[in-house]
Order: sequence, then C-alpha cells, then structure tokens
Amino acid sequence: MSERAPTLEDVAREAGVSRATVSRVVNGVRNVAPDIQEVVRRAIERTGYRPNRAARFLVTHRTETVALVISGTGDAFAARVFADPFFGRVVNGVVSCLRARAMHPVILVAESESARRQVVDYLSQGTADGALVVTMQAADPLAAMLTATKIPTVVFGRPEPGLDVSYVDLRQADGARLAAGHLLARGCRRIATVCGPRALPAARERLEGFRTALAAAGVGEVPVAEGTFTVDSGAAAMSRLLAEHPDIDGVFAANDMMAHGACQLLRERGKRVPQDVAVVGFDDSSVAVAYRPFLTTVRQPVEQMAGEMAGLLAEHIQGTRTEPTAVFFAPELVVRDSA
Amino acid sequence: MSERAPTLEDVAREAGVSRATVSRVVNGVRNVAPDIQEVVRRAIERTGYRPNRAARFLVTHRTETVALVISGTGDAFAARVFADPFFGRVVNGVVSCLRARAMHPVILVAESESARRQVVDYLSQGTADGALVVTMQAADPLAAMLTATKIPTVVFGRPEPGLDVSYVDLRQADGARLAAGHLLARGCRRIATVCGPRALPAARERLEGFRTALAAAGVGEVPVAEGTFTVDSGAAAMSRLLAEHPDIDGVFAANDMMAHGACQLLRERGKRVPQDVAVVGFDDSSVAVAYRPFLTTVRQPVEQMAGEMAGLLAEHIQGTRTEPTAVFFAPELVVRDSA
DNA sequence: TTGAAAGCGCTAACAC
DNA sequence: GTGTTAGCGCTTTCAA
Repeated sequence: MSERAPTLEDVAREAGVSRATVSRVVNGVRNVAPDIQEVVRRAIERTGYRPNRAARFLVTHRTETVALVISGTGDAFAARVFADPFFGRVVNGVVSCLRARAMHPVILVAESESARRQVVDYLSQGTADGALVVTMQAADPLAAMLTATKIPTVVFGRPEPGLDVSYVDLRQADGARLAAGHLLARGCRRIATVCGPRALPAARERLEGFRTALAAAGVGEVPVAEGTFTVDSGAAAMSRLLAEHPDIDGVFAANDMMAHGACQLLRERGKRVPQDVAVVGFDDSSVAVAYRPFLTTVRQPVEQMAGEMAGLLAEHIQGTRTEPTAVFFAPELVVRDSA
Repeated sequence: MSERAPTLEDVAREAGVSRATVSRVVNGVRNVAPDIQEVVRRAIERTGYRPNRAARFLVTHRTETVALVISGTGDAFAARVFADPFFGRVVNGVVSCLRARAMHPVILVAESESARRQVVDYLSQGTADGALVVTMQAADPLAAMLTATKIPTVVFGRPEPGLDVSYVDLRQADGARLAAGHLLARGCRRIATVCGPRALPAARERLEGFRTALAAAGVGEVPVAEGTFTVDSGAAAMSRLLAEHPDIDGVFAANDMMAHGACQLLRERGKRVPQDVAVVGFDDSSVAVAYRPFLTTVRQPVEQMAGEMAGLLAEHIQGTRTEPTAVFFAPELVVRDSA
C-alpha cells in the first residue's frame, strides 16, 4: 500500500546498533545496557516500527491466535448457532480470557465433513496455535481429528469417551437435580420435562439427572418430549406433553428458550405459570429475564467456562500444562417467577 | 511438538524436482508438465505436506485473515453486544462470505481508547489484511484511525461524515416510513415511538424518518421515549410513554427486542396488542418470531449486509476496488401479529 | 553487552 | 517447462 513499513533493520540503522540489539529490547530481553535501550526505544518511536508477526512466527512458531471452532452438522446449522445467546456468551468468555494473554480467536465453522477437514488443514498450516471446539453434536469427530494431528485442543462439554483431550464441563446432573428439587419443594408431583436433542451428551445428562433425582424422591415415570433448544420447539414439546398429560403441574426445560416456549404455550392453553404449572429453565442466559415470566432457571456460568477453556488451551500451548485436564463447574439455582 | 513438519524442500526431494516446481503446483500455476504435476502431487500426499502460512505471508503480504472488530464503549459493553442476536447475524454473514474466499475472521473488541490502539497496532503488524468494523456508537474514532493507518476498512452502518471509507447501510428512513405507513393504514392516529440510543446514527435516522413520514400524513407531535435496544428498556420506555399518553394506539420500536418489551408492558397494563395498540418492530431478528405476539417488523437483511461488507473488504484487499463505496440495502415490511 | 550471520519456509524473478 | 537464487523480517546461536 504505502511505502514499505519500517523493519528492524531500519530501526537498527536509526539507532546505530545492530538488528539483534533492537530485537532484544523489543522482546524485553535483559542484557541490554539501559542507555542503549533508551536509544533504541526512541528510534522505534521515531520510525513507528511495528514488529511483523509473520516473520516472528516463522522462527518462534507461535501465532498468538487460536481457532474458535463451532462444530456441528446440518443445513442452516451455523445460522441457528449464531442466533443462540449461548454462542455470544462463549465468544465473550473466550475473548476476555485471551485478551489478557495478547491472543486472539479466529472463528471457524465446521458444519460438514469437508469443512472439518478444512479446519484441520487450516490449523496444520500453523495459522493458529490451538483450537477451542464448541460442538453442537454428539460424537463430533473434530476433536479427535485435531488431537490426532497433535494440535493443542480444548473442548467445551464432555468429549466422546476414550478421547484424551482437555475439556470444561458443567455438572449437568447436579443442575437437573437442583431443578427437580425445586419443583418437588414447590409441591409439584406430576412433573414432566422438555429435554434437548438426545444426540447431545449434555442434553442426555440433564435428562438422566432429572429422572434420577425424581425417582429418588419417589416420583417415577417422567413424561418426556424432545425439543431443539429453540423457543418454538419448546412450545411444540409442551403441547405434546399436555396432550398426553393434561394435569402436569411442573416442567423442567433443558434450556431457557424452550422454557419460554413452554410458558407461552401453557398460557395460551389457559394455564397459569407458575400457579398451575411451574416451569424451570436451564442456562440463565440473557433471555431468562428478557421476557415474562422471568425464569426460574439453573445457571450455567458459560462465560467463565469459556474463559477457563481458553485458559487451559493457553497453558497447553505454552507447555505449562501437558496432561489432558477436565474442569467441572457447579450449576446454581436461580429462583425467579416461573417456578 | 512432533518431528518437524514437512516443508517444500522435503517434498521437492521426495519428488526429485526443485522447490520452485513444487511451489508452482501447490499454487496452481500452469507451466508445469502434467506428469510432473502428478509426481509432485503424490509426493505431497506421501509427506503430508501443508504449506506454512506465515512463510508464505512473509513474501505475499497476504494473511487471508480479516479482523472483525466490535467497537463501542462502556462497562459490560462487550457482554451486551454478544448477547444481542444482531452480533450473531453479523458473524454469520461475514463467515459465509469469507469462507468462499478462503478467508477467516478474527474477533477483536475495541471498548476503550487503549483497546482501540491495540486493534490498530495488531493490524499494523500485518496480522490481518483488513478490518470490518461494527460499531455501537456515534462518531466511533476507530474507523478513522484505521484508514489513517492505510488499513483496508469497511464499516457496518454509515460512518461519521467526512470519513472516506467504504460501508454498507440500510435505508433507515425508508424502514421507518414503512412502519409509519403500516400503522397509519391500520387506522392508528395516536402514534408514539420507542427510539434507540440517539447517540447511534442509525437510531436517529429511524426516528427522523418516522417523524417525517408521520408529519407528511398530517400526524404531528410524535411522543418519543428512548431505549437501549434491550427488552427491558423497551418496556420501560413504553411505560413512560403510556404515563403521558394513555390513549396511544400505535407504537414503532427501533428494534425487535424493545418492541417485545413494549408489547409485554402493554399487555401487563391491560392493553391488547394489536387491537388496542399496534406495535411495529425493526430488524426481523430471530426473536421476532420467538415470542408472542409474533412481531410485525421492518426487516433488515443483516446477514446479507454483513456478507456484502466482507465482500467489499475482500475487493479492497485484492485491489479490485479502490474507491470507497457505499452499498445501501432496502428494508422490507414483514406483517405478523403485533400490528 | 553487543554484533555477525545463519536460517525459519516460502515465492518470484530470472536464467536456462 | 524447470531450476537457481535472492530475499521477505525476524530470532537466535555463536563470537567477540
């Protein structure tokens, strides 16, 4: 574009020292006389020198960039993910953590087999130091492909069994138990659940945890309807539930959007929430308090989890941590209006 | 990590040709005999060679990465942006367009003066070929800083006057006119509006456009309450409006979330939507049809706009386009239940 | 403490 | 058509 950007060479000439010396002060290595440091610093100032990352990377093999991969499958998959508040929270957590380390996330989408290969390809070109994988799918092959290629990887949510990779996860079952306990404590006895896509491990764990907790309290047979984590699907699931069990008095939905969908449908059918039917959501995302009724929900600290995920990756990259590590987070019940 | 990744040199040796020849087939340059091409291709296969991006960049000066900068100011600013469906739509549009060009977005957040400088710094290190700026603020200085540094830049939304930079924008006033026309056609005459932060040019344009359209139809004096684009703020604004003008029969909200907030408040106050008060939103984001009432709204083709923004940047980067260009999009009225 | 020099892996003239 | 060669801008031994 303009006339060539200043290089180390230019600064060196300007300061009357060697390239090596300039490099040393730029990288904060000691062994440089204070006065020379000062001279160099001024020369940098005058020339407006910025180190060239690519050149530096060529020798250090560190790009200070990590890939944030949204993995999953299907038509319009990406659009759905990006519309979900969950995605924004993850990005937020990742960015916050990375910034403190002067690293940056590049967004990659892996929605098909070929896209997955492209991601692996991209990463093996040394464009990023590692990968953060957020998957919307069971048995996502991406993490395995990545680790097989020896690319530092950390995943959000428990990976498929047998895969030796670091991850962060929520104690899903505990969250479900919290929801069950709250519903029970309210006096609900005819309790149903709107679960998430069973293909998703997290959704399965919430469902199982919920069933287990209820069974332990003597409530057997829990009617289940599956949704897709959207408001619509929550309403549809609620409708199915109501058709077969008109006397339901408590519902646990596997995320907040479905919980809202359930609330809406319930109200349309003339049921009051929470008086006639209590509804508990999951996530405590921004939508929990955006629409009425404000949701009683199980909080998942997504930003924190995403931050920890990024932190783990950073440690793997710099070699501070070598063994695959799992970090679990505790869910928390947030009581509001819906139950 | 492992033993050194294979380089061009390795492939060349394996294939029994020179580095240059391998480079040519890798980059799809002609002037290579078909049989040699085949030999090289097989050698690449055998060695598992992946070109090293940094090395390539060092000579081509193209990183095939662009920065997607979320710019704005304030505490918790980032969290708010990331929670907004708008952000996801932008990312989606950008990623789709970039992928086709084998480029990738790296997410940067510029929420303070120092963060802005870091962004400029980052880009002057040649880490990305250009910047996509999405700002949530009036007179954002970032775009100016970027263009001053000769970094190819395209912004989402009209930049401050006098700044010679490419941008994409919606014909905001047309959108407001659509909303006004619809409300008028329904027979509304006591019409108010919940506008967005006046600091935002887009919000101001919607407001002005709305006023103008109404004035042209002989409806003067439009009560205005300002919100912050959140559901809450929409409800609060509606409440203020109602306090002063209890007989309002039509409302235009500057985005869908505020429209939902207004609908909720209206219903809480015993008003039926749309029978007693008609509400028109703006954006046609995913929330428009997620909650009842489904919103009548002005569609803003965010994904398309974001895609065009990325496309413009790509052209600027590859030199196909040199003059700053503005591309405008036409809004569209989507009639549903709320008006 | 500083400088000289050897690459890092690749592309692009230029020569053959 | 293909190979040779000279860098791109930086870090990092190794000597001095």
